[in-house]
Amino acid sequence: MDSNWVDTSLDLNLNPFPGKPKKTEPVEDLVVLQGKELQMDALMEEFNQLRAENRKLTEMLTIVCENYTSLQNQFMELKNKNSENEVTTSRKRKGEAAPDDCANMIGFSGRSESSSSDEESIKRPKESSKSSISTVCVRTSPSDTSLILRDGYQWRKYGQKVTRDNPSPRAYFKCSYAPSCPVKKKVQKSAEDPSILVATYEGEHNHACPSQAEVSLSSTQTAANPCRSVPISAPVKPSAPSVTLDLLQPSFIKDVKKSSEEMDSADIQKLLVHQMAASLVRDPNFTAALASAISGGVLEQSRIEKC
DNA sequence: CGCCTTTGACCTGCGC
DNA sequence: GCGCAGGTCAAAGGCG
Repeated sequence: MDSNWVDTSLDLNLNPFPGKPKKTEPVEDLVVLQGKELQMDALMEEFNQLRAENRKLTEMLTIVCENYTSLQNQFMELKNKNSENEVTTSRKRKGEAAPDDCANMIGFSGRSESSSSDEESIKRPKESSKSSISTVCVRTSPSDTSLILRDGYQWRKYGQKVTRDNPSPRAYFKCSYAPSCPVKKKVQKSAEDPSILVATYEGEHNHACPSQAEVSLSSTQTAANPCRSVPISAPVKPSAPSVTLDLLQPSFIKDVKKSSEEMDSADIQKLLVHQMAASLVRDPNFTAALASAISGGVLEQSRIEKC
């Protein structure tokens, strides 16, 4: 990612009036000249302040980048460990009760056929032979009965069923963004904690992920907080050059999972802000947009003062 | 009009 | 073969 960084530091040492030659002022205009010198001093002071601000921002960006890199490294280590464990656990599954329950956690098990708390995927050989099955647990309001989980894709509900081991119904969704997309999703509330939605994804999307904005506009689903749900790792990234909060990042999911286990709500909020900032900073489009916005503002201000 | 949700009926796999 | 339970289909109706 390092190669994609846009240098966001602005050269605020620039001369705001570059092509303007200094005229020799007549002696009778001395008062006017002094006034202009005062104006120049004020401008220089303002530029110095902006430069200091810019330096602070650059330092903050550096810290954010370092944090992101370390988080990513931690995730990769964890992922490697998990993949080793899954090889051993998936062999001894048949006939066992589901060992894991998502009731007390938020997280996911990606690309694994040993999905936790999903016994039907174990029962049926047809399903277990599918390319990828992953499970996501999302904390929602217990009063929310919509069973709708916003994860950046468009889904069409094609069925709902009450299962034996869970009083809350299970909803069946198909990806409706692309007609040929084979991905299916099952969403059901946890039997032990109704505030947790358990979503099981089957298959992989064969299309780009529609942007969150598109989804929130086009979907007729309930208007919910876009951060309410935590999606699984998406196989296909959006290709449009828009600035998006990349909440699909593995490190984000990992931290949200961790946060629900050991942090209070204030810490979770801090973490969310941190992760969002890191996602924005990682996006070259955002940094470029930020740089142009700041420089545009400076030029605009100097133009106003010129007039 | 198109897309969505709802919901009862039907299909399919598994255990006995 | 039968019953059960999960999964899917498709008609009906709602909504923008």
